[in-house]
Amino acid sequence: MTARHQQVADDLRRLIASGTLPVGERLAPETQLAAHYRVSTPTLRDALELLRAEGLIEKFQGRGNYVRRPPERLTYPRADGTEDLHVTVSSTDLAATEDLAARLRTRPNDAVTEYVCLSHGADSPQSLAHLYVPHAVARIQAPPIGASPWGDDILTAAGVLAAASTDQVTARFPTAAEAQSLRIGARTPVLAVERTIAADDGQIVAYALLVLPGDRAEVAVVTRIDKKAEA
Amino acid sequence: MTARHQQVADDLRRLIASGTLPVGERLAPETQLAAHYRVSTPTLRDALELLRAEGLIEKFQGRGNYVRRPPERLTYPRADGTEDLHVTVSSTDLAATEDLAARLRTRPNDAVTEYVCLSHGADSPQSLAHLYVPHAVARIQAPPIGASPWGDDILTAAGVLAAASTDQVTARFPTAAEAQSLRIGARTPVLAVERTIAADDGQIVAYALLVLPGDRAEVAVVTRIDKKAEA
DNA sequence: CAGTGGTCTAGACCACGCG
DNA sequence: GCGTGGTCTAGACCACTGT
Repeated sequence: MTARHQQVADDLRRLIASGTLPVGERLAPETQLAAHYRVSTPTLRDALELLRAEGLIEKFQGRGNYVRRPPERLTYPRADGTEDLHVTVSSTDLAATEDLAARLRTRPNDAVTEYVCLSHGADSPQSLAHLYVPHAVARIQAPPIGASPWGDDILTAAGVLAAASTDQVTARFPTAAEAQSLRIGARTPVLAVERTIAADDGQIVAYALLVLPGDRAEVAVVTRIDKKAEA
Repeated sequence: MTARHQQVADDLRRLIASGTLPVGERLAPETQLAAHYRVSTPTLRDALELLRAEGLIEKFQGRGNYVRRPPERLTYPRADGTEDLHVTVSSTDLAATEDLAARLRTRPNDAVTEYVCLSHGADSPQSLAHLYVPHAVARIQAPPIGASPWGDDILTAAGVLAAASTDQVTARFPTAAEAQSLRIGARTPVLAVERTIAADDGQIVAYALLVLPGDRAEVAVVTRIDKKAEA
């Protein structure tokens, strides 16, 4: 009663775990795999889709499926310096959409700078961050290089005083643009982190949308519990 | 160049947003929808899959697809009392597997109590939590009722002193068992939170695995930033 | 029972990557 | 050019739901 594509995925997973299919190895073409498992191509693709979401394989259009190296999981926040990430930052000025204005607590059409940070790990993109700062708060055009994947240092460079940030984390599918930037499939779940950054007085100074591929990133949160007796 | 199933999803999304398809309304059968949009049934299912991952529709085997009420997003942590959740807790004793023992920093086969907390919202399951407490730390058989969806109060009831917890949040697909418990599709992304709970002395006192449906839950994290100048 | 979604088949055509 | 994955078609069969 287990679904057909699950059985196929289980078998391939076993082959990868046992080392029969070593890291970096190219899998047989999908048509051959389908023939081998006696399933149709859509069914085989469903199986590969699962493995991809687990970060076990990687697909390349026109080249084939490859066994991924055990994913170097990126953790957010706290890169801790151990990370070897190459971060590309670009900035644009734009007028706030209704949606964006609501999040920044400004008015639509107010001028805002958008920073797009794309971080690359050893061989694949690791995170995509969109940071929005109203001109009324700060305005720097040339973003620093060698920066944090989350755009933190952009704020520091701009002299923005951040006192608290609120993160809302959800799981969803990437948009077409996100999938392309991160080089993931449209069906690989992503962690979406919506971060609102406030100043001391509660004023919202920036809004950020971070998208992390579910197969190679995780969010780490440490909470210290104060002794408090609650009923 | 937009994919066919994307176009269909866009149109349906528009119909829902505009109120043409009101909340609670049943959609036309998939075969009819497929005929209407001139697509095959698998393609139409891909479209519905997207809407389901967004929490816009709900599927029921043998009944049809229904427009969901604007999802009452569950936030973790901090239920804040506003939530009206019905929580079912069950407990079992078991011997730690190798994997579980590693997380609890105990040895395999050590006795552990497993608590399974399933919380229900207005009309659908909202969260699934597995909490593991070694017998060496505490042992209560009858869990309290009307409890927190995360099992927090089980720890309090057991007299466990928790000082800090570390959460690792990832996005992935549910296992078959998780999908069934939460009444979601196998292709609806979930937030998986792995929580390690430590005592004052750093000893690990419990391990929890929380699974939240991506279409109706989110993780909220508030960080206060201390003034610290880092290069 | 009839109607519905869940899953699968066995192809087809296109776009991309590489030689 | 050729081989690859990306997407889609037009069905089929089964399991589940409600009457």
